[in-house]
Amino acid sequence: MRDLALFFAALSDATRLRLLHLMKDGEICVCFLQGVLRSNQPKISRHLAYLRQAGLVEARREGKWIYYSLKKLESEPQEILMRALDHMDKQPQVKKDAKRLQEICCSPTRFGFSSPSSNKKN
Amino acid sequence: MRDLALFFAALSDATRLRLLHLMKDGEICVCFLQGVLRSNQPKISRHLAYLRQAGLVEARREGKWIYYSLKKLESEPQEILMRALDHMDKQPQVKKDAKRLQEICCSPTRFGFSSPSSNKKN
DNA sequence: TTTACATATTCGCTTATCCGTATTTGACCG
DNA sequence: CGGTCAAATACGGATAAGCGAATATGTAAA
Repeated sequence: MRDLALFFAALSDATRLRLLHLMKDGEICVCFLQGVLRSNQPKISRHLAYLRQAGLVEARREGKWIYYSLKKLESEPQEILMRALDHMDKQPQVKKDAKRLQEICCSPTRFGFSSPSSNKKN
Repeated sequence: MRDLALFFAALSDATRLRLLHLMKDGEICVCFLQGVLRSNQPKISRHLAYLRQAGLVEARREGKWIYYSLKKLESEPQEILMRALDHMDKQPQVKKDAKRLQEICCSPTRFGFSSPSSNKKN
């Protein structure tokens, strides 16, 4: 029960929801998350740490960059998270985020790039 | 987005989750909620007020008693809530709550009683 | 080995959350 | 009316969440 409450607590912040949504289609590096959310670096980092400790995401280092991705959860929390992320697709802020991500471009698994900074604006 | 975050915030507390679960099968009066949760009255009342303001439940007065019930939500939040409540069925605390509720007995819509106190132990 | 860059962590602050105790409101009953 | 019961609210305190600014860590490249 406490577990479930903590799970929902992790989802109870707009910044964290946006971060999770940005990981929906695969891993993504922190600098892109920063680029999309346009807020200061420690803030993003702290929220990522929160999500990591809550067990919702995992991090992988590759050189200087660190990639975050959604972690596989138990079936119910997983379903809930996916529904929430799908639901978010409708929201204007999330659409803007997606657009902005495309402008900035993204992760190695998606595009075969290993350096984010080598790839501003395609 | 903020909306969704607030929705999850409402679900991020064990007491509130237990209260919601107790409303799963229909409306239930506050005094039973107190009886089941075995915690002080203002605490329950405050969490119910929280849930009401968050739009998750509604209250109906009948004489001295007040009955709370789940409110119909938009489809996604509704689905998420139902999944969460179903998931809770597995948890020991929730099983205890259900058992305790049966001992104490319940709401007028379920049993045709209008007075909770007239009906301790069937 | 110095420098630069990506990310994390610390610090001090403000604000929100949750709690228990005490008090209040509102409805009924004598 | 006065009393009583159900429920809500006010109050004060403790704890936690979230923030921006500053600093630390860790990796790579010069």
